[in-house]
Amino acid sequence: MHDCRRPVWLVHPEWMSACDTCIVRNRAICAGLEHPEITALSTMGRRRSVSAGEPLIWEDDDSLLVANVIEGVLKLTTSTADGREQIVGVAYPSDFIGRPFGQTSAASVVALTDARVCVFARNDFDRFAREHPELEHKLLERTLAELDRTRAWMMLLGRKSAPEKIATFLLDMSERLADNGCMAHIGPARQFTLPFSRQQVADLLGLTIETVSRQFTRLKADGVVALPSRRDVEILDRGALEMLAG
Amino acid sequence: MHDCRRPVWLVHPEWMSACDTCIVRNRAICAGLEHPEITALSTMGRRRSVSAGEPLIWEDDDSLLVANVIEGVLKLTTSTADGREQIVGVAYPSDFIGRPFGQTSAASVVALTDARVCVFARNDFDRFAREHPELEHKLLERTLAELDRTRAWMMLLGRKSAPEKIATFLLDMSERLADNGCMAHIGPARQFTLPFSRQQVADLLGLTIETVSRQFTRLKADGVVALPSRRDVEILDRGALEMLAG
DNA sequence: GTTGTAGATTGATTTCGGTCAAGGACTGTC
DNA sequence: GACAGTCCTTGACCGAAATCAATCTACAAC
Repeated sequence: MHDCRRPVWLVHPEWMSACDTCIVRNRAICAGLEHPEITALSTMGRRRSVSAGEPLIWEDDDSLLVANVIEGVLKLTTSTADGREQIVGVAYPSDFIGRPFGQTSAASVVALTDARVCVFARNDFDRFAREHPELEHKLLERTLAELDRTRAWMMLLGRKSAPEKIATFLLDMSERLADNGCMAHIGPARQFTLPFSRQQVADLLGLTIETVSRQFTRLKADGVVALPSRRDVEILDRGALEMLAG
Repeated sequence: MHDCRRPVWLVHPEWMSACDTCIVRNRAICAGLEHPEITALSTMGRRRSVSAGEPLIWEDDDSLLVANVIEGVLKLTTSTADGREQIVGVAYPSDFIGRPFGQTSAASVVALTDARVCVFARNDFDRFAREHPELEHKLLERTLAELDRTRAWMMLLGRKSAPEKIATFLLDMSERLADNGCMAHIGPARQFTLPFSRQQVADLLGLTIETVSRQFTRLKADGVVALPSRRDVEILDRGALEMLAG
């Protein structure tokens, strides 16, 4: 079931049946595209499943495709020659993936969970976008928002300590993984399931897996969070987390 | 004298006299705007000088203005409550500053050198942009390119060691500060003047001023660079720098 | 049940870069 | 020239996080 809070702006026909009210409403609000145009774009797209751990795009690939996330979570990463990895972005449902108007993609894209995406040939998409200013406008707004998020993350990577990084990460996750019902806007989640392994959290925060583990253990010991299983988090003391986040 | 290699896509009338061939050529290539449209936009803009160290936008300001850099270099920074600072972007001539279509700007903007910018009221700019798809398209391309650069920098902040950070920084500077004649495309600069103090280099790389200083001293001792003055750098062994950059 | 395995935790140790502190080198003013 | 101020460098020391090295846990296959 997709998350209806997110604006649906590039829709695959199959979505139409999923939650009609949602789609129709969001199409009007967010995409600014009339129905025939949506259909035109949708027919160019190919729906694809990506299972957890499977790559969708390789770093330095000729950037031949772009995609829209329908379901699941994917990571964008860059790596050094000697194998160090940094997660530079995370794509959630309705997020856009890939690099239009460019030659190569700077990041690899790998699914963190089983995911479904709607894939477009980059050339087709570029052409379609240039002919539909409303679509480009939406893409611009989203790219600007992503740039803001990325810059906030630079502060975390460059200037925050390990405890601050972990606290910030958990608060961020609790906002982005809030699992609300269709159309409902309620606050950040108190408990959620991480789409990341410990190693991936480390790659996101610029830490090692051991440091991540130790910080989690510490938060648990201090009663700030509960960790019912490897991937599950329950926030017990949000105030404490906010203090720690710096 | 502005740097004519960069595409000039938002031009103030005064530029017209600076390097007519350049402007005309770049206008045609890059902006996709016809002359009357450029004039319309230009009349909305107000030219402003910002001296080194002077702020242009404050973090968390209501984002009331956007701007185009005419001359000089500016830094975009975010800060924590306790005063730690991270430079999250650097704006060079022809770069765009500010956050269209958003409520607040996430970063402060401060001039690193004496600078001249062309300032637009955000509302005016937003309206104008929405009416000129070609302008939005250019803005989208630039924002995507900036996002790529920012993500590459995340790898540096999260995963590189101090020597790697410094080497990467110097190579990056040598590319961006290449001072070529009008229209000429020659390679990266062998010597250049940094627009940053040591503290600012530290804020850019997520290091302390002492570590930056020590790494510079080391590169000098190893004969990789010469440092004729505080702000001047001459690259003696580019290969060594590239090895060190990781 | 046993075994195997990938992921996570924990502990011991090291190291890189931060912190603290002192001194040096430009720059400008008088 | 003396001085003041700012920025930079250098040294001594410390500490947070990385590294190295065992386990431990959850879970799947048999």
